[in-house]
Amino acid sequence: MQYSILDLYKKDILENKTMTAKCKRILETSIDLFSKNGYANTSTSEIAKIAGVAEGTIFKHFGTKENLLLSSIMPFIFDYVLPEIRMDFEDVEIKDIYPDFKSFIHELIYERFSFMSENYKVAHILLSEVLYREELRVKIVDGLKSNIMDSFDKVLNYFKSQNIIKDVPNGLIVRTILSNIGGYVILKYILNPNGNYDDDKELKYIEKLIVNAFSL
Amino acid sequence: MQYSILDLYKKDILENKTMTAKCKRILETSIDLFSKNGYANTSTSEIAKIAGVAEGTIFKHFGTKENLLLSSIMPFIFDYVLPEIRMDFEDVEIKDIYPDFKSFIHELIYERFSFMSENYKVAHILLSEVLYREELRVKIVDGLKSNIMDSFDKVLNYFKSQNIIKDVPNGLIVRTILSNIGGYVILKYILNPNGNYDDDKELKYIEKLIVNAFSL
Amino acid sequence: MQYSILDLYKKDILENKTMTAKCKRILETSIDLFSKNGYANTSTSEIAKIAGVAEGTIFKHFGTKENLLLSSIMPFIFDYVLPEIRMDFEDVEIKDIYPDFKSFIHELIYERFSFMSENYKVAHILLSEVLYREELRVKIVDGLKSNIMDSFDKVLNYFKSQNIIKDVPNGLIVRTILSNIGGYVILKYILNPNGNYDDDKELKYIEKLIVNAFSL
Amino acid sequence: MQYSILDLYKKDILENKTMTAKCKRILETSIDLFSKNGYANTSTSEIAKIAGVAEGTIFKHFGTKENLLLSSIMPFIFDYVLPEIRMDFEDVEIKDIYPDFKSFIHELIYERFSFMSENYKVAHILLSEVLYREELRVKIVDGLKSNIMDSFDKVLNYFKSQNIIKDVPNGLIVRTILSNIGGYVILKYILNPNGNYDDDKELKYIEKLIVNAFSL
DNA sequence: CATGAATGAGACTTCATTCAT
DNA sequence: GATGAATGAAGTCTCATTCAT
Repeated sequence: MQYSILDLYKKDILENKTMTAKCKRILETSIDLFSKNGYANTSTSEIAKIAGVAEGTIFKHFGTKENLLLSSIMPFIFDYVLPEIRMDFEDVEIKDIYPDFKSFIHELIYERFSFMSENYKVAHILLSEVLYREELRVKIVDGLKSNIMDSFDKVLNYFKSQNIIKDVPNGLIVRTILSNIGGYVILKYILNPNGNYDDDKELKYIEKLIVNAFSL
Repeated sequence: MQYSILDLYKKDILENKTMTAKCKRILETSIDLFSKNGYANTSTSEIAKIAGVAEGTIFKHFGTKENLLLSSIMPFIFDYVLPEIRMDFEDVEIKDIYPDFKSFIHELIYERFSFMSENYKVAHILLSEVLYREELRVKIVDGLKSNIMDSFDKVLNYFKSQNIIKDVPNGLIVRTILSNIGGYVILKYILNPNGNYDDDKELKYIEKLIVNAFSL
Repeated sequence: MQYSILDLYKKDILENKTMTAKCKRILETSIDLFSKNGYANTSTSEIAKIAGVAEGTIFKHFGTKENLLLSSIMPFIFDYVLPEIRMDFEDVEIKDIYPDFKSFIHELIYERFSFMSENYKVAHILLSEVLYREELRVKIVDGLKSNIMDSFDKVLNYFKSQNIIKDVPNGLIVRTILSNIGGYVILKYILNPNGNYDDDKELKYIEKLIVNAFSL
Repeated sequence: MQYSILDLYKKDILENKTMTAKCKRILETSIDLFSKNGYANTSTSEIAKIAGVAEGTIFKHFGTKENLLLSSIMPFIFDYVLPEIRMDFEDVEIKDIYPDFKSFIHELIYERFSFMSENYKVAHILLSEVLYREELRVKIVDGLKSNIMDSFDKVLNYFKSQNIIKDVPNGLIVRTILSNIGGYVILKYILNPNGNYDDDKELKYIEKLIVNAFSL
């Protein structure tokens, strides 16, 4: 049986209960190769050979190479870009969870970064593909806007209302956070993967930068 | 006659004096299509058709598709990544040119951004290709390190010696600058090209962020 | 699955048990066309059309056109030029097998000629390609030297020791044999393929020539 | 002006009086490259580059690549294969010129061999092309038959009538001569060009072989 | 005469995809 | 479910040839 993208996603999330070993190997190999050489420079025959399956098996499971790509990055997108974030904060709750702006930024940065670190291969693929795939781009950008910005807005507006942070556009704050984490991740995992990095120190720099920049 | 990469670069810089009209059209079309659809998704026959030349003409001039890519991005690399930056500052000169840290950051940000804006198509291609091309990556990273960091070090160390900025690694400062400009450029030109942007306002935010972050 | 050259050779020898029908047709067609028009003047699309397969099939099996050529001629080379000749003659055995020089030459000429006759197409290809392919030439010449000359030397030296044949260089004897057989084969199969030939009569001439020339 | 094949031939023969320097360089380069790499593997652009002329110049002079090939080998064919041999021997004259069979064979072998040696490059090309070019083959074979065999017949029949040589087909005699010279030339110039050869010794072997074989 | 930019047909090759087993 | 032989469209690249200068 062929998996739909959503099936794939769900199956992955649900501990791959129904995914056969071969199917998993295909997916893992795809992520490896797409991440190392790029989607367009990876042939399905290469994936098959390295995954140790017949070429036909890939298509039995994923239908097309395109769908194999989506199956590789969808779980990441669902988890990272479009997570189901609780959006019904009350101000009082925000205060409990994030006693100050710094604690909010701290959690945000570490959470985002650790997710990226665990999935840097898929992130690599996604970055590459988003550059030329309108559909993907729109999906991501819209997802970010609706899913993430909404809950961000809640929190940031709360801090603004408490005169804790400056009255700058929320988008700018988010962009600044993502730019600096992204910059570090790209440097560490792509541009100079052989360097020595002290994540904690680097993230603290970023944290301080953000807090400094927007705190009142 | 076939152009070497360096010829190409020089010719491009020297206002394409010796480049035939067809050759120029090929290069322009390549940049357009590579930037729009990606190198791997652009066929030489498509380039030929749109440029209004025979496919053979492309190969007469550029030899291989690979070389066409390099010819498209080399001028950008030479100008942006590996410019000949004056490196023989005396402290007194730095003081004259950049009376304070802010003026240094200001010039830097505006200069880098305007260059990016003028060459966002090539930058798009370069970003995409650098993700999977070791050679290109190494060339860029090494170039940045040797050509740019050296002169940056001079200026930043001067500011540090004057107790004008904090004693943080110069690499961090540079990364912060590039991450934030890059984040904005990617948002504006790739992720959300239909949005309205007030460059001046955005760059001022970035400038303030940097100055705030590292000034003592 | 793609065959290595040695696989090809073995498979061919072992009655092509594992070679698919299409694969065999490709090989046969290649030999026909290479032999008729030359390697360089035969396109893979022509081979595909005549063999009744898709062009891709050729490359699935043989990888490159070059390898298709090698696969066409390798079995011949292994059998004709580099056969495993028993080399552990004792003088007494030689006497048994070849009671006189004539019987040796007789067997040699008929055996070589019949092999050539059965494989004149491949021989045609080989002759043509050896003219411009250093690697092939070296392989053949070295193979002839080491595999064939060694066992020839044994026998010829024996005849010399018995004062049966003249004391001329063995290389000269071998060259004379090959030149005269080759001359006849080229005349019959290439230069004047429409003539009427009485192989037996012609070979007897050659046999007598050789025996006459070198017998004491 | 474009040369016809015959013009070319004549011009060459007539000491290239009207052939421009460029034209000569083209022809020399062609022979070099055709002989080294084969006609099909030599591009006109390569010839042009090495000869130091523009590609167009080749076609101005020779029209097509095919004609360039013919212009390269035609003089050789005219001189070697189709020479104007005097055919009006009287028996008494033969006796004067060739007092015995050996002197006839001697002159023949040395004359043919020296011609081959001087023109081994063209001979290489001719051998290669004759393998797949019907027209060329027919021209050569017919030429040999009519021009050469006729005069050979005269001489050989004379020797037969005098009971000097055996009554074997003249074709066999000629083939034997050519095979053995050809075998040596191919060995020396193509198969093992790095070997040391004593032409005189080798030719004497061949001479003795022929004389022995056919003398009564 | 000579040039060399330009051509376009056709070469070799790759690869996602299908399907009989 | 798994296989892998087979496909054919499309890709990159070569090259003999033309023609305006």
